[in-house]
Amino acid sequence: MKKELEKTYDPSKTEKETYKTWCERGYFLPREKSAKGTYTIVIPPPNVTGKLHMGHALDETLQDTLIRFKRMQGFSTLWVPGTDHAGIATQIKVEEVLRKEQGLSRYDLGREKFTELVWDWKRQYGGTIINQLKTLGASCDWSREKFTMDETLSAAVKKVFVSLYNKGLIYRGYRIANFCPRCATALSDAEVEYSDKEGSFWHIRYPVKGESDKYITIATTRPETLLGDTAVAVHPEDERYADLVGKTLILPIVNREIPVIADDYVEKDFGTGCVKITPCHDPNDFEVGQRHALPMISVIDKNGKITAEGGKYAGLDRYEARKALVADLEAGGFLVKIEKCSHNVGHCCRCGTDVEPLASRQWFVKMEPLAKEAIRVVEEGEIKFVPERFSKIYLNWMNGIHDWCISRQLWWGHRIPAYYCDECGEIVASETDVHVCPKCGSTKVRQDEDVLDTWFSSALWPFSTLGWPDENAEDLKKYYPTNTLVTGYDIITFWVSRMITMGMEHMQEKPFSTVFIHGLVRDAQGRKMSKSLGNGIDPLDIINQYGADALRFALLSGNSPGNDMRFSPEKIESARNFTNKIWNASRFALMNIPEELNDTALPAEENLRIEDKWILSKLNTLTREVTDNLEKYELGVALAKLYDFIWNNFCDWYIEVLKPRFATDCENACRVLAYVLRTSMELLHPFMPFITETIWQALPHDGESIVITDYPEYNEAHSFPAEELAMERLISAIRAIRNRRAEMNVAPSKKAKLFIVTKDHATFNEAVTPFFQKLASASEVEYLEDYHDERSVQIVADHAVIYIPLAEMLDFAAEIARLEKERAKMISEIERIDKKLGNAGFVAKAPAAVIEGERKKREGYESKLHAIEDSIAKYKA
RNA sequence: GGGAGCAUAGCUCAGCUGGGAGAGCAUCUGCCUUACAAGCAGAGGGUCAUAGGUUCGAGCCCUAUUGUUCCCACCA
Repeated sequence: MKKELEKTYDPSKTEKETYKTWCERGYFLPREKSAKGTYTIVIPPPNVTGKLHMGHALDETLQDTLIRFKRMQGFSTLWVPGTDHAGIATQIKVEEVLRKEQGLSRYDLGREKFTELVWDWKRQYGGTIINQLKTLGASCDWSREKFTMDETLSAAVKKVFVSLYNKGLIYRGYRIANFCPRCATALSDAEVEYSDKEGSFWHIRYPVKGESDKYITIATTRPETLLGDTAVAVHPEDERYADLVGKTLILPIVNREIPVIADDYVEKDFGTGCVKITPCHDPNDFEVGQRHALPMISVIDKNGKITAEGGKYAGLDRYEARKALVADLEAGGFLVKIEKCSHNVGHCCRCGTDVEPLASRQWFVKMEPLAKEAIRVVEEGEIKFVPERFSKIYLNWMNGIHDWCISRQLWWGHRIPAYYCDECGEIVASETDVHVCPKCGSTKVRQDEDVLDTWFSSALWPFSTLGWPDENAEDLKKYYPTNTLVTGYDIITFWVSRMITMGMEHMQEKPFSTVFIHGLVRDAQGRKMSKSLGNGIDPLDIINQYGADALRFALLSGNSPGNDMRFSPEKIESARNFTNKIWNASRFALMNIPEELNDTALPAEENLRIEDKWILSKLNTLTREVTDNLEKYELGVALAKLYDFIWNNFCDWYIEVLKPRFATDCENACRVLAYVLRTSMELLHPFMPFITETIWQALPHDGESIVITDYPEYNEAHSFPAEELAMERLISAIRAIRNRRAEMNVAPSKKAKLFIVTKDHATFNEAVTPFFQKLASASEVEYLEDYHDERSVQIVADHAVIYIPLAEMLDFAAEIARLEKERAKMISEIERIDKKLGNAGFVAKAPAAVIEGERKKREGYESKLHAIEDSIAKYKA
C-alpha cells in the first residue's frame, strides 16, 4: 500500500494523468441510482469562440466544488457541459479571418457558403475552451456535451418560437431598435452599454414659414438626424411657444415643411424647450411620431450611412455627414451656437461601436405576460438567489420589463422559422420548412432572413440540454428541475431572467431552485480584466506554473458570494505554498507509515492518546462545519477552516507532537495520522481535486478513488471535549514558554529543565513530557504540587505555573514588573466581567450559555490572578 | 432620476441568526528544531467611514451624512 511521494510536488506531471483516469473510469457520469436523489448544476455555456479567462475559471471552480461535494455525498450528480454559438461574436471572428486570409466579405460567399465556413471553424476551434475546462478539473459529464445549434437544441428553439408566435407572444413590429453599424444588426436593450462621452449641443434655428424674421431654435446632440426631422415639438403649456403651435417651419438645408406640434414629452426647462422630432432615429421621437401621425423618414441605414433620403449627403458616414451638415448650417446662418456637453452614448457590447437607433421591422417577444410567473416564483421563494439581495435586481428588471427584440441581421444562428407568402401576404411560423402557402397555395414562399438572438437558445438551456422537446426524454424526467445555477451578476438580466421565464412557460416549472451569484475577477488594482487593457491573467498560465489546485484555491479563498475579487500574484503564491505544505506533510506521513499498514481502522479507544483524541475531535467539528458551510454556499469560509485545520492544527501541532511516537508507539500513531490526513483530503477534495487524489491514493484507503468515496460525516464517537480542553491547555503552556524564552533571547538550542506546578494532573503528567521536550526546549520535566525557586523564570499559564531555572538570565526587577503588569491585566479583566455580571439586565436577558461562559472565564482569571500574586510575593520574599 | 453594493490591521479581504476584532501578504526579532526557508518560533499593528438611535450588550439591526463602485432608466 505504502507509496512514496516525490520530493517536490509537480502538478503538471500528475494533473493531466489523473484527470484522464477519472474520465476513463466514468466517475463523472451520474450514478444509476441514489438514495439521496439527483443533483444537477446548470453550466453557463461559454462562447465557442472563447478562450478560458479568469471569469470562467472562477465560475467553473465554484460549480465543480459544489458538484464534487454532492457527488461524494452520494447524490446522482449531473453536470452537462456545452458551448454557445454566440451569434455576433462568432460571426465577427470568422468574417475577420475571411477578410484577412482571402480578402473577401461574407456577401462574396453568400449565406450558405458562409455559414458552412463558420461550421468548419466551429469544428476546428470550438473544442478549445472545452479542453481548457478539463485542465481546471471540471467534473462534467462529457458524454452529454451540448452545443446550442445541435439538432435537438435547434428543434427546441423552433418549437418555442412557433408556440409563442401562435399564442401571440411573439410579434413582428416596426419599432426603433438599436443597431450596431459595424455588426449591421439590431441589438436588444441588454446588449447596449452606456457611457458618458464629451459631445456638443448644437443650437440650430428653424425659420417659421411665411414670417421671415421668426424662427424657433432647437438644441441637439445629433445634428445629422435633422435630415429626417418631420416636426418640432414644444410643451403644450409653454407660453413662450404657444402661438407657434400649428404653424409650419422650413427645415434648414432640406427645405422641407414641418409642423410645430405640442406634446408633453417635451420638458420646458431643458435646452431651448423645443425638440426636433426624428421618428425614425430616436425611440422617444418615434412615439411622438406615432401619436401625431407624423411621416417617417429614414435617413441613416443599418451600416451607419446616410440613405438616399439624405439628398446631397447620401452615402456619407453618419459622422462625416454631421461635419458636412454643420458646416452647411453655419454657412447658411442657421447655426446659433455650439455648447460643450457630456451625454450618455450607447455602445455595442460586442464591439464598442456607437449604436444607432433605427426604425425597422423586427421580431419581439411580448414579455409582460410571460414575466408574471417568472416574478412569482422568485417572490414566493421557489427560486432563491444567493446572496438574497440579487433577487431585488432580478425583480427590479422583471417588473419593468421591456419587450425583447429577438431578431438579428446575421447569418450565424437559428434562422427565424417564419415564412412569408409573396402572393397573399400570409405569415406562418412553422417547425418544419414551408414551401407552399397554407392559405393561398402559392409556392412563392420565403423564410425570414434573420436569425434569433443568441440568448433565445440560451434561455432554453436547462431543458433543451436534457432532451426537450421530447417530453419523455429520460434525462428531462429525471433531472428537471435542476438544483443550482452558478453565474455572475452581470448576466442576471441577459440570461437568468430569460431561463426562468422560458422554464415557467414551457415546462410549467422553475428551471432550478437556487441561483448562486458570484462577482467579477478583477486585476490587482481592481480593474476589470480586459483585452484592451492587457491586464488579463491567463488562467492557463497559472495552471501551467502552479497547478489547477493552486488556481482553484486562490479563486475560492477569501471570496464571498456576489462580491468582486482581486486576483494578484501574492494570492496565487500563497495558494501554491498551501499545496506545498500539504504535500510535505503527506510526504512525511508516508515516510513513517509502515508498509504493512494497509487498512483504515483506527486504534481501539484505550490506545488513543490525548493528542489523538484532540485531533480527532477537532477534525470531527471541522467536518460538521465544512459540510454546513458548503450546504450554505459559503465556500470561502469552508476553505479557510480547512486551511486553518491542516496548517495550524494538523501540521504545526499534531505532527510535531507525534514525532517521538514513531519510535515508541508507531502503529497507533500512524493509524491516527493516516486517518486524519485521509479524512482531511476527503474534506478538501471538492476544492482541490488533484493533489487530494494523489495523496489519498498513496495512503491506506478503501475504494478506488477519492472522487467517488463518501464525504466524511460528523461522528459523535469522535467527540472528545475533555481532551480538546486539555490539549488547548498544553498548547497554551508551550506557547507561554516559547514566548518567555523569545522575550529573554534564550537560544532555542539551550535546553532547560521545567518544573510544572499544577493540580491538573490529568493534563500535566509524564505522558506529555515529550511535548515540552520537543516543542518547548525542555531537557526534563518535573510535575509538582508545590514548588518555588526565586532564581527561576516563572510563567503563569492556564492551570499551571511553570518554573525554568535560568538564573543567569534573570532580571528580578524586570520579572516583578512583568508580573505586576499581568496582575493588573487580570484585575481589569475580572472587573470587566464583574461589571457585566452585576448588570441586572444582562443576567436577566442574556442566554444562560453566555452567562455561564462569563462565569467560567472569571474563574480562570481568578485562579491565574492568585498564582501571579503568589509568585510576586515569593519573588519579593 | 430609481435601485444595489462597498467603507474593518500598511495592502487584499473574511467575519454565519447581535455575546470580548480574524486570515493571507507586508513589517520587526530569532531559528537549518528527525516533512516543508514556498519553512519554523515569537512580536508589533485596528475609536470596525462619521453622527445619532434600538438593546443588558452593536463591526453586525434602524436613521441620517460622507466617500466609493456597480446596475437600471434616460432630456432632445
